[in-house]
Formats: sequence, C-alpha cells, structure tokens
Amino acid sequence: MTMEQVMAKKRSLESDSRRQILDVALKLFARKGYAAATVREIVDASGITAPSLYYYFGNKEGLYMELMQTHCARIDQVLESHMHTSSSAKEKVKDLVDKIFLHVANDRDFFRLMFTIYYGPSQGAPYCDFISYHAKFHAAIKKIIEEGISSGEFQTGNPGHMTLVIRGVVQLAMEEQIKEDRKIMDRQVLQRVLDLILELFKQPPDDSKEGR
Amino acid sequence: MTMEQVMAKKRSLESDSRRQILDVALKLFARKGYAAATVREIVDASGITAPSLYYYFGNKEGLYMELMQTHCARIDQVLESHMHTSSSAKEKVKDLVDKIFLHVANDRDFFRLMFTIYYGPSQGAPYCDFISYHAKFHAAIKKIIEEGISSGEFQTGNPGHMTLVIRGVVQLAMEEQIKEDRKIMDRQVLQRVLDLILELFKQPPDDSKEGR
DNA sequence: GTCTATAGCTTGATAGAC
DNA sequence: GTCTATCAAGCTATAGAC
Repeated sequence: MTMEQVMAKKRSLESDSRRQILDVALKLFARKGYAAATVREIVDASGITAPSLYYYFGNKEGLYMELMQTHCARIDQVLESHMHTSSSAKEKVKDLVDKIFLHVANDRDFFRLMFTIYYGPSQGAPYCDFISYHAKFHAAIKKIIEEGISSGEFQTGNPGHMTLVIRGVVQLAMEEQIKEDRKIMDRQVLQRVLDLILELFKQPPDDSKEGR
Repeated sequence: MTMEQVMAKKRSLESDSRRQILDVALKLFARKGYAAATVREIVDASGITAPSLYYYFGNKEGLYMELMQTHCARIDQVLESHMHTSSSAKEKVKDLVDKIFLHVANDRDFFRLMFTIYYGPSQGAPYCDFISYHAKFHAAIKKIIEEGISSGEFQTGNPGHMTLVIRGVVQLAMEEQIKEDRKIMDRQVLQRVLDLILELFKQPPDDSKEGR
C-alpha cells in the first residue's frame, strides 16, 4: 500500500461521516431553518453522535458556514461560465436564465436555505453575503440588455427597468421551485414567458409617438 | 358613570396591555422569526410580565394567530375594495398594484413575517393559509388582463404568461420593500416599470409574422 | 389583571474513556 | 475518531399570592 493509498483511505473514511453530516444538515437547515434544526436531530439522522459533529466542524456555526462556502462557490461557477456563445441578446438572456434555473432546481435545498436566510430573519445564523449574488445576476442581465439595445436588437428604453422585468419572472420561478406547492411555472413556462418579454423588447417603437 | 362608560374604561385599560403586546410581538416576530422571538423578549419589551401574556392570549401560538387573523383581514379589504373605477385596463392594473404596494409598505412588519413563514420553514408556527392571497392577487390581475385583451386594449396573447410578468415585478418590489437594504424599486419606479410592460402589451402584433 | 417564583423541558456544547 | 454521560443556559408555561 502506497502512501497515497493510505491517505486516500483515511480521507475517505474521514469523509464518510463528514459528508453524511453535511448532507443531512443541509436538508434539515433547509426544511426547518438554522435555529430550528437542532444538533441532536442532525446527528441522529446522520447515524453519529454529537461529539463527532463538534470534532469535524467545531460548532453549529462552523457546520453552517462550510455549507454556505461550498454551495456559494458553485453559484459563482454558474455565473461565470456563461456567455461564450455569440448568439443574439435574446438567446443570451434565455441561456443565462436557464442555466441558473437548472442550478437552483438541482441544488434546491441550499437555495431554500439561502432564500430563508436572505428574506427572513437571520435566526442567529452567521452572516453570509448573499446580496452580492443578487447584484451579480442583475448586472449580468443588464449588460446583455444594454448590448442588445446597442446592436439594435432591442428597442431603445431604460435598461434598468427592462432588467427588472426579466428578474421579476425569474424570481417568481425560483421561488416556486423552492416551495413544495404545485408549481405553475416550470422550466418550459419560464422560457416561454421570457420569449414573450424579449419579443416585446424587440418590437420597434410606435412611430406615431416619435416626432420624425 | 354609565354602564357603557364603565365597560369602555375597562376595555381601554384591558386593551392597553393587550395592544402593547400585539404591537411588540409583531415587530419581534417579523425581525427574529416566530421561533427566535421569545416570550421573555416580548413581555420585557412590552413592560409587562409573562403571566399577563398568557392571560390574554393563552400561549405563544394564540398571540401569533391573533396577529395573523387581524392583518390577513386587512389584506382582504384591500383586495376587495378596488376596481370600481371604470378606466382602462392599464390603469386598473396600475391602480390595484399601487394599492397593494402601499398596503405592504404600511404594514411592513406583518408582510415581513408573512413572507418569512410562507417562503421559509414554518419554525413551528401554526399554519396560516397565505397561499390563497397569492392566488387571489394572481386571479385579480389575470381578470383585468383578459378584459383588456377582449376590449382590444392589449394585443392577443397568453393571459397567464402576461400575468406572470406583472406579478414578477410586483413580487420584486414587495420583497425589496420588506428588506432593510437600499431599494432600487420604490413606488414610482414600480409604476414606471408597469408603464413599460403595459405599453408593450398594447402594441399591435408584428404583421410580418401573421399570414394575412 | 398583574405580579413573584419556579417547574419542566430542550438546547448547544464538553469532559473523558476507548 | 467515536462514544457515554452530563452540564449550564435558555425556553414555554404555570401555581399561587395580591
């Protein structure tokens, strides 16, 4: 057995409990909130005991922080790995939104927790800079729209307001995705609504109102 | 002193502590969440002691439920007392949204709590049927839009999708109103964005795509 | 109606054996 | 690394005097 195999085994053994705790904790934090998800529940559902949790993560906050860091990093990946297709502005918006929507759907528990902490009371959870992701997303959409206006694809207008229209439906779709209720806005419907909005942005301004 | 004066005095004395508790509790529930806002904090901030709270409301749940009932009734009032102006569909949408926006801004603490409970974990709070207000609002907007399409004010389209566009920006505006952060969408901006959307709904469909 | 005092439970966290 | 056993602090709620 080589040195690396030894370390790999050790890491995999160590990781077994660790991963288990992380998975269970995310699910419980998302379902019950940071404060209401107790350490006891987490360790019981993980099949370990409390001291193990404290061994790995120091305390409840440490466990929470590690979850935040890991999953926030994934958001950055999604936000940064887009827009290398040189298609129309409309397609760029639809593509970016679709990627984010899929990511939210795939990491639903984390986003449920994120929304809870961001829009609700902090519940004693340590601070996490969620607002920057809101801003990044807003800026990304706005940039595409401004480029679309410059290129003549969209009619002239207030890019900030146009961005808000896009963000609004995306926000609705995300929130529905996060709730367990029956959804009226799945991936396809969201794309259709984006089609509606972006086609309206394309239509030329009413000539009767322009003085030329 | 008449009988009525006696009762009025009794009620006003009784109401003093009662009202105080209700006001303080709403604020604390909104800021810290149902679970994290403790009975101790509420009674301390109210200037009374725990047994008084239990005397009036039975328990923490009873206090919470009374807050919900009172403020939910006010939402119904707003949703039902509109649309008696026979103006354009555009003005009807703007008017309804404005009324709701103002109501949210005026009863901010309650809506903060409502959003927290609705989108986040229940935190052990007793169930309250918030989803019906979502549905009522959705239906009200959709109805106006359908009427606008019938009357020819709006171009033909999917009323459900058009409603989602409206609801999206309203949702964004409400959520910004509820957060303490710097807002980019106040009452005026919301009305401007609605102008943008509703004007786009008005524009005639592109003839080049119709086969006539 | 309002208080003092306290019961009874759950919580996050740890000491110390293995 | 993982356990058993346990602690101190916080919580909701109540008994009983006034």
